[in-house]
Amino acid sequence: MVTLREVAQAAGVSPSTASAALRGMDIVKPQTRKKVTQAAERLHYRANLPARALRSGRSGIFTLIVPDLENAFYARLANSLATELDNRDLRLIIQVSQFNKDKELSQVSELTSSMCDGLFICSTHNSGREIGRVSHGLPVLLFDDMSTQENTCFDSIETPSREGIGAAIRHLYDCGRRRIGIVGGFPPSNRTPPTLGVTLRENRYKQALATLDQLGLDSGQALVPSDWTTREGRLTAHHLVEDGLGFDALCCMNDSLALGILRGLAECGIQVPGQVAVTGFDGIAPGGYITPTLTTVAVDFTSMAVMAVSMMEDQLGGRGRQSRPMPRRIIVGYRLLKRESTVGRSAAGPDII
Amino acid sequence: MVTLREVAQAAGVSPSTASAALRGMDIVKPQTRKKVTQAAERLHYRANLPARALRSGRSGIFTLIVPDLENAFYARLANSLATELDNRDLRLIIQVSQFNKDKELSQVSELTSSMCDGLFICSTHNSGREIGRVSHGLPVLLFDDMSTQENTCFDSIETPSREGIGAAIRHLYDCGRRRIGIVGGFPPSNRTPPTLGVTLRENRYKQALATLDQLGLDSGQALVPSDWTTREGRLTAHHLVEDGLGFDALCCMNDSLALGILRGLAECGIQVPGQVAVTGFDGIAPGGYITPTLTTVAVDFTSMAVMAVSMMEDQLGGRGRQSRPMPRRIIVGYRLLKRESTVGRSAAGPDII
DNA sequence: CTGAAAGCGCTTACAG
DNA sequence: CTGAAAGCGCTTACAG
Repeated sequence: MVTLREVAQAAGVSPSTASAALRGMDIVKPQTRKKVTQAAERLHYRANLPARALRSGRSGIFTLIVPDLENAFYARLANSLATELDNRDLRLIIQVSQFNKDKELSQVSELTSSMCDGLFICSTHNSGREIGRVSHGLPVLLFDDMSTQENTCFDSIETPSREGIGAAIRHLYDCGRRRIGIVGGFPPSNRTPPTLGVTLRENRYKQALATLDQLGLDSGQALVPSDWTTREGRLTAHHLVEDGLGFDALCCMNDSLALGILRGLAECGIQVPGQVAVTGFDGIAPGGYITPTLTTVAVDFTSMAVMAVSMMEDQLGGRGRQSRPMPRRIIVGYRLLKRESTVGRSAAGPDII
Repeated sequence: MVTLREVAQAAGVSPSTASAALRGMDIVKPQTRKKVTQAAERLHYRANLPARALRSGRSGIFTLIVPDLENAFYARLANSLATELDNRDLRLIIQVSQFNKDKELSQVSELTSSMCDGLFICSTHNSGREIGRVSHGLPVLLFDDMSTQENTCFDSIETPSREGIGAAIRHLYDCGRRRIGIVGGFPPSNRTPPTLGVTLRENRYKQALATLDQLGLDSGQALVPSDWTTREGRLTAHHLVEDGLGFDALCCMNDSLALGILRGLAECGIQVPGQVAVTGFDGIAPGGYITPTLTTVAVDFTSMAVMAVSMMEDQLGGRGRQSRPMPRRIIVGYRLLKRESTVGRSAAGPDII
């Protein structure tokens, strides 16, 4: 293994200078830097990261905690985040919390700040406050913070729940639908314990009801309880059909759920969008190739990742300066993808992932 | 931050002893160990990982390189691997190579052995040999090694291409199909550069042809070139239909491709399995909830991850002992999931992820 | 079984 | 702008 000392020797400078040169500090004379970088290249020098991390307190490694990588939403987010960090020469450790509240907390509390410079987390059951209790001052960025919005204590990036759900429902209205069910609203079904905490579910649901009200539609009978999973969505569809399916549209609170609804409706022989139109939320890949393709609120994952990394770097830069700046909440953009599950085959153009 | 020195002081022992006690070395007297662990707990001690890694040469962090986490196959594998490592208190950095040969190599060569104890890689374009040239002695485990099988130079874990494809085709035969197309066989289509290297595609294709021959079916006209992606699968289906669809079954070389085939056939109004039966390979989640559900060779991802970690630990343990043990190749198990795309609604029971 | 000493490879003040 | 010295927090021989 080649060490910095050897590079310095080969370049005829001290280790301190070599170190500064390789890190691109601008106090180093251009000519000196060149000597050093050439020596480093010639010797195939690679910095020893643990040594650097020990001395500097920065490892260049971040952690993302997600409940399940097999879930396309989290996989897409992880993909974008890993790629964005990679662009900046940073690395991402991914941990899977399996929708388990205690596991989330223990994973957070076992992150030593020395190995990991910051935490990105999609918490399913813990508020920012609860996470803050075990994060020991580590920089944290939340995706869809489960706190009530008034007292969030970390920076967060949120999916456009309000705008997106509103757009989906107005689209259903424009398609002529008047009996719109809100699938996966709050409170949850009592079939299984919900995989997600209250806040996000409540947020989207409230907005859905408000939009129905604005449009002069009945919101009193709109709630269709369901957990936000494909498995539950399928069961929910069966229950709906058994109960007579009093809806001509189903606005699902996320895509996983919507995919299960579509499957369940197909099993029951219900035509989509003929008898019922269906919308989702997230914009995960399968919605683009199942039949019928799924109309959905597609979240801008790329800018989600870009903003996340940039907010994290702000936290790192400003650490210890003042007391603590106000936590920021940023809402990402979206596009309403109008596909077959609302407008049918003829109107929806070819559209695939 | 609490250091080992403080724990040692609180427990009334030396740092060396405290270190040994906390790492569970059995040379430490039980009574001493107890004093130390209690002190560590009381002070909320967390070992500084970079310091440990610097001294010991082990970080407890591994890296997985996959081409795309949004692809359900790689997401599923990453999920299993991260979870299995987590069980052993190890961590996983995930890097995304975007199906790019050069990016794969540069990511490998930039792994400093000091920060990462070993590499798991799903290489799409590089053989084990090519990876070996830039891995600088780092332990490596390949998933579906792209080398020709004779001269692999790392341990590898392989999907059950031969057995699985054989089972899928025999199943199609049992369903009465006699004109079976092999979709995604080698050589590739010339529409786009293939996302995957030759070896895996060739492996599965050869086995498909061999099975057709065994069954006395025509293998000469069986090849349907297509890249192994959903997008390409859809286009391939359109081409097939335009050309008159001379098949009553399509055996797809992986699920992503099969999902695209199903979508394309649906767009063309072709009944599955009525006019054509379709099979996939991998067992990713969407195949369980699309309509029709996809008959597929479901790989045992969990044991894939368990074996991967255990083989990696063998490499770590045996490093530097003898010259180099023979690289091992292990083939994981599978189950043939018989679903609607071959047996239709009536025969396939309810089956969802 | 335990402790004192050395040192892993860097970066960080600080002196010049 | 550069270099000599110190030290980040551990673990590893080694002596007892």
